[in-house]
Order: sequence, then structure tokens, then C-alpha cells
Amino acid sequence: MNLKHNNQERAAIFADPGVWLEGNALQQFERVANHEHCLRAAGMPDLHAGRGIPIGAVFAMEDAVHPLLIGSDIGCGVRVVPTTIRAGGIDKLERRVRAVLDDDLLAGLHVEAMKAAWAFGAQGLAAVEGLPDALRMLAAEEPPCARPLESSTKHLGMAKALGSAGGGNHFVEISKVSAIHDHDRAEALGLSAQSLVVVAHSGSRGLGYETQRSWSAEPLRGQQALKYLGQVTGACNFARTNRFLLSYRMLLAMRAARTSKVCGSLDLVHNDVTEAVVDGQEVWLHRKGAAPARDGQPTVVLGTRGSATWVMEGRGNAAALWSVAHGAGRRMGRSEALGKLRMKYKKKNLARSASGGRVICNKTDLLYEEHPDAYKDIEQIIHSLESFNMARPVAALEPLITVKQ
DNA sequence: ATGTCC
Repeated sequence: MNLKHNNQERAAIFADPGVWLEGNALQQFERVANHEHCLRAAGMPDLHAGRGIPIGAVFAMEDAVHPLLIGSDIGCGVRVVPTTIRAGGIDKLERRVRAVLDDDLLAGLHVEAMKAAWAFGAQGLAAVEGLPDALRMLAAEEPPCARPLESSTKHLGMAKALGSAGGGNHFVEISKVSAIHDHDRAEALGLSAQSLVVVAHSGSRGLGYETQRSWSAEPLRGQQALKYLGQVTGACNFARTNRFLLSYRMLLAMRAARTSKVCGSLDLVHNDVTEAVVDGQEVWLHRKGAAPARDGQPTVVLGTRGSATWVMEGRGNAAALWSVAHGAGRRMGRSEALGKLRMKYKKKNLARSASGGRVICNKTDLLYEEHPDAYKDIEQIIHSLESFNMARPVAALEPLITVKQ
């Protein structure tokens, strides 16, 4: 690769030789890495092309914050909620999931919930009177969030997006712990063999989209940067709350929406900007589809609806900018997947994945675009993360019921 | 990705 090197480690892609990387994605990565203020760049093994900016990468930028590197889905991430419920009959579970999808989770308190979400994250829902008691009790267990500088009034129109996954690769699912690789770590996280787990992948919906739209493509410094970062904080709080609510809905279906049945939770943001020190220098760490992987801290790498999601333990690899892949990474673009997979699979066969999981999705195109075949092999991604000492496996979560709506 | 193009 033709990268300007200050030293050999300045920009690198952390993927095993066997991991396929699309030429366009490599070009996009190279272009950002060669930016004059990019101190370091790390490409994850799930690197794939985005709209100008590659997805599955981390960029350490000196001097300024670059909203363009974050894009519209500010605060996008993954939540994992382990439970004490043992995997059982899937038919009954699917019926219950379908039943709860019609409920109004927020009981008509969308605006109040959104204000609380923006300012305090999921914990804020505990203080919203009128919400269901079970929801408020679970919310009270949530960790506190950073406080944004501004209020949320500008984005109140986005309130109704709270509690639904959105489009694209977003989903909420019920999985089971199908394999445990590190018993001590798994136990510490509340993950026991064959127990049910909720996995939610979603972001800040239209709120992040509007935030991004309100800024130009220019890098931000000083007061401008602070203002943007405050909005990122609010969008991240909103996105975390959204994942909390998506998870809560699945917990309701599992009859597990109470603190005694929930074994903690993980919530990892893979699309944001944070402060860090790289090579002794303060930088803005832009994560674009890359999950944090600090030493000894848990992280999550998403599979597909037909392959396992992995809970891992970060190794704090500084060369990889303390990050891991956020998922399997696309092998095919959306239109490519639509074209190729429509030939290969009949629509009626898409309601179940090859591994037997159920899929609840009323958009036919999305079923093809997000088909497991459109993604790289998750095992290769996990192996890459191990071989580069970025993270090590803790437990595999096999999807049982995937909801995309 | 997007209260997403009608």
C-alpha cells in the first residue's frame, strides 16, 4: 500500500492474509490515512467501503475533530444483555416476540423519554413518571452517561424513533450462549451456557442524521469542536437508550424484564469520536465501525443472523488504536447482494437462517441485502483479532430470533 | 445510515 510512513506502524490493516479486502475499501482507507493531520490509522479485518469513508477503521487525527469521519449514525453500537433464562421452545418465543412488537413501549411518553435519553441516557428513563415500573427499575440499574452541553429541544421530532431498530444492518435479536471460551470471564459477565441473551445493534436514527447534516464537511476546532462533541454526547446517550429499549422489548417477550433475571449488560459504541493519547500526543480518535477493546475490558463483534456474535476481552493493542472489528464486514455491496442472492434464494426460505434461526422482517430487499452470504466469515475476523493480539474470545452467541424493524 | 424516492 502506498502510505506516507513516519514509521512502519503509522497506518496498518489488522487482518489475516486470508481475509478478503475490497479494493475500494483499501483506497478509501489509504486516502483518509494520508490526510496531513492523520497521526495514525488502523484498519479492522471487517474493513469495507462506505460513502467515501471506509467502515471498520479508526483514525487518530491531530488538531481537529472531523464530523465527516463519523458520518450520520453517531453513537451506533451494540448492547448485549445476558439473562438467567435457559433456551427452550423457539415457536413460543417467536409468538411472544411478535406479540410485543405491537406494544407502545413508551406509553405515550415519547417526548419526555427522548429528553431524558439525550440528557441522561437509559438511566434517565428511571425518572420518567408514567413509564412501566419494570422498565424504570431496569433503567435505574444503568450506568450514568456523560452530560451533553445543550438540551435536546431541537431534535424532539426524533422522539418517535426511540425503541425501534431502524434500517440497514440494525436489528435486535434473542440469541443463546452457544459456546464459552473463557469460563471465568463469561461468568463474570453473566454469560452461562445455553442461556438466552439479547443483542441489539442500533444508533441514533434521524437524530444523528440531522446532527451530521447541520455541520459542513470541514474539520472543527475550538468552540465549534466543543459544540459538535456535545451533540455527539447527546446522540450517543440517545442511541444507548434506544438499545436499552430494544433490549427491554425482547426481555418482555422472554418474561425476563426484571432485575432478578437480567445479569448485567454491555453497551459498546462503534461510531464516535473520543480523546486519546497516541505516541505521546493528544488526538481525536475517530471510530468508524470499530469497537473499543481496552485491556481487560469486554467488547462485542457482531456476526450475522446466521452466524454467531462474539463477546471478547480486549487486549489494549495500541497499534490497533485499542479497537476491534465491529462485525463480520460486508463481502457484497447492497445492490450486489440483492442481485446475486435473489437468484440463489427464494423469498419464502429467508424467514429462517441456515442455522435454524427465525427472522422477523417485513422488507424483502433488506432480507437479501443483510443475508449472511453478503458478509465475510465471522470466524476469520475473530481469528484475525486473536492473531494480532487485539482481543480474545469469551463466548459465542448464536441467533435464535432476529427482528429487523 | 436516513420519521429514506413515490
